[in-house]
Amino acid sequence: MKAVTRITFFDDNEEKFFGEGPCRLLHAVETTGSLRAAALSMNMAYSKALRILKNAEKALGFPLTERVTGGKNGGGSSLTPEGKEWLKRYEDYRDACVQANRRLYLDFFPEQR
Amino acid sequence: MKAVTRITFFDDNEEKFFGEGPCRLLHAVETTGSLRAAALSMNMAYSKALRILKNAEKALGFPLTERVTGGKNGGGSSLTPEGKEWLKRYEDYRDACVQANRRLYLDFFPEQR
DNA sequence: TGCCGTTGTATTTTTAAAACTATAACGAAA
DNA sequence: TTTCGTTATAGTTTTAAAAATACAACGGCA
Repeated sequence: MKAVTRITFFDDNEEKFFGEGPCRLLHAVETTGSLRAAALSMNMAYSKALRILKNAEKALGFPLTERVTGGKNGGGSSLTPEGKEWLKRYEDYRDACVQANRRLYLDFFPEQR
Repeated sequence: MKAVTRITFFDDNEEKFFGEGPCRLLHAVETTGSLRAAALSMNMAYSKALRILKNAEKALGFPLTERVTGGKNGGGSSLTPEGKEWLKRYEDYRDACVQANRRLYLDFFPEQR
């Protein structure tokens, strides 16, 4: 038995716009340089990946990725500086929460090892 | 914008067995005295409510509810002492996590009011 | 100009979860 | 022994999310 903490960000319309899925997607974009390749690498439909990004960027008010279409290799996607910053902040906060909750778990459920 | 913390309990097979849904269901059983009425009150199918309870009870290894069938008023359901104890512990832990994460939020996102 | 692999958009199809339906079993009490 | 409203189970239907598909647009480059 174990307790799992999930952190989700909601916009002002109570719609969720960021969590583990978008986080992993951004990392995949960072390593592949392409939104399509990123989606493929996590077995996600491209249309879903694009929707996730548009949704998050709209809620945040700034672009997480720069997506260029056409050109040398057909184009590609990369993280904007604000995107990298947001991603780091999200992960730092999430990690802090997970760690804090793990400590609390030991307090409330001491018998579970 | 706001960050929401969700706590979910998983069994040894990585299957989730307890969270906010089951928690609310137990409260509804407590107040209605019937699993059917509890499910109705939260617009949940009875079959789903029963599945949730069976699933959780199997993972925990003890009954959360005593469900009696037949009898004076057709029967009914109530929380077992262990059920009440588990419910309280879950809620105390969840509340502690939420509170801790709210504090952390102020640290990591100070500009968001 | 034609080619390439991407982004972007729209639509259809698939899938899994949820909801619904029907029915049996139960047991106290009248 | 009949009635009642519940628990319990199985099967069907509905629904919404996810996935898949198709195709246009883009813009360096040979």
